Amino acid sequence: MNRKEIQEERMKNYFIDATKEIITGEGIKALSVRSIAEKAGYSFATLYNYFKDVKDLIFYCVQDFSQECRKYVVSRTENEERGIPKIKKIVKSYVEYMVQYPGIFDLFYVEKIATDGTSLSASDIIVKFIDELCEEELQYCIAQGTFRPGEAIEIMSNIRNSIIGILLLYMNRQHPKSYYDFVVSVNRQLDRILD
Amino acid sequence: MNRKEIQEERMKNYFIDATKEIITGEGIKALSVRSIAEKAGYSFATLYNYFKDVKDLIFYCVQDFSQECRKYVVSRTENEERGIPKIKKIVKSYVEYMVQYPGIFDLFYVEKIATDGTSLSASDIIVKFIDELCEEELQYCIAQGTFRPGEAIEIMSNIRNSIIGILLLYMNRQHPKSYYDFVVSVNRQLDRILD
DNA sequence: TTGAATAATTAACATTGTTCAGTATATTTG
DNA sequence: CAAATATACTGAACAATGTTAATTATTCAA
Repeated sequence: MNRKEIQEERMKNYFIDATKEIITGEGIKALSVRSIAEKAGYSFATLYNYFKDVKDLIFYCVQDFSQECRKYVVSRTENEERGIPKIKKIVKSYVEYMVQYPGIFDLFYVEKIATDGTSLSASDIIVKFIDELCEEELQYCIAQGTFRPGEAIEIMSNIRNSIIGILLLYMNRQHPKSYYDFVVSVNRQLDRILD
Repeated sequence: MNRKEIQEERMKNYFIDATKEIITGEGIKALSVRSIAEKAGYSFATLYNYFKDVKDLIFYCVQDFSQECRKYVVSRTENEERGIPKIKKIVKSYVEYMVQYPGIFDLFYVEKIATDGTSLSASDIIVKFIDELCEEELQYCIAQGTFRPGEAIEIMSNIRNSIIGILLLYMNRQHPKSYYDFVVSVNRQLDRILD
């Protein structure tokens, strides 16, 4: 029973790790049941013994990726001056991470996901992700009197929506054309919203 | 020569119209080379005599849809009080249209498009679309002294990014859960940005 | 009417996700 | 330890996708 669970967990992780490798490496367009299985060292049919379908598998990766992204953001921001500067830095780090791994951005926001039980929680994780990254610092701002509580919610909504929108246009529609212009644009938006 | 062009144009339109019908009707997931051809009354292979590939065909629809959306927005806003109220109403009408036809939203922002010559102009049309809808009214605001010119650009960027972001989360991630909450959220964002 | 050009279609291919029947492996039981 | 059973794994097969090539049907000029 316990042994079985350990083994099953291990097997799942083989497939999950393979999927993550492909997403971060070749990108989501290179992802297929067969490419995953090959990288994991099993037949594509074996995959279906551990996952309901490929979407089920893929959204195990969402949790892993959000953890990794969180770590990245924390490591990049822990020494930042608290308050608004830190919120800005958190968002910028988050954007950096997403630009670095477009496959993860696709997975989080672009890819269609089934609306059954499991994937609904995946949606929840995704939707609240940026908010959670900023949560602590936003509370700090409220405590400092920088924002009123109600105001903070609206500000966070504005940041979340704007950043997802600007990322979508950059990743999917090549706008702005250059990464430099994109970064400038992100900075301006953050300044406008937060200052 | 001239006759040929007319006929070719007609044939293209049969396929374009079929594609548009499917997108607005059954949605983008029902779209396939075969379903388009069937609705157009031809073989799927015939399609390739008139379009380079299916993406080429699909992005003929982008222009048509943006025109239709523009008409919708204009008809819904022509009697609105000028200035900020009209900008708000334009954006809300635009959002209404996109929610009504999720396939068009997908086409505009979500679907990956090839980055060759033709589709680059499609990207341009898409990216500037909301901005163009508001352009006239934004100029009016500047003329009235409501905004400074530089400020207007930033405001428009914020509106564009936020609206695309909030639409993406609603359409692809069911957030907020209900349409009512979604509308409330849109209104709040617009109030925050414009007031 | 016949010959050449053009248009349209059928057949086929390579991928995709998924299922199922069967085989190999592991575990339990006598 | 050997046999029976349960589990894990696999390849073949299916349906649907976009795309191409070869073939058939049609049109139009000489």
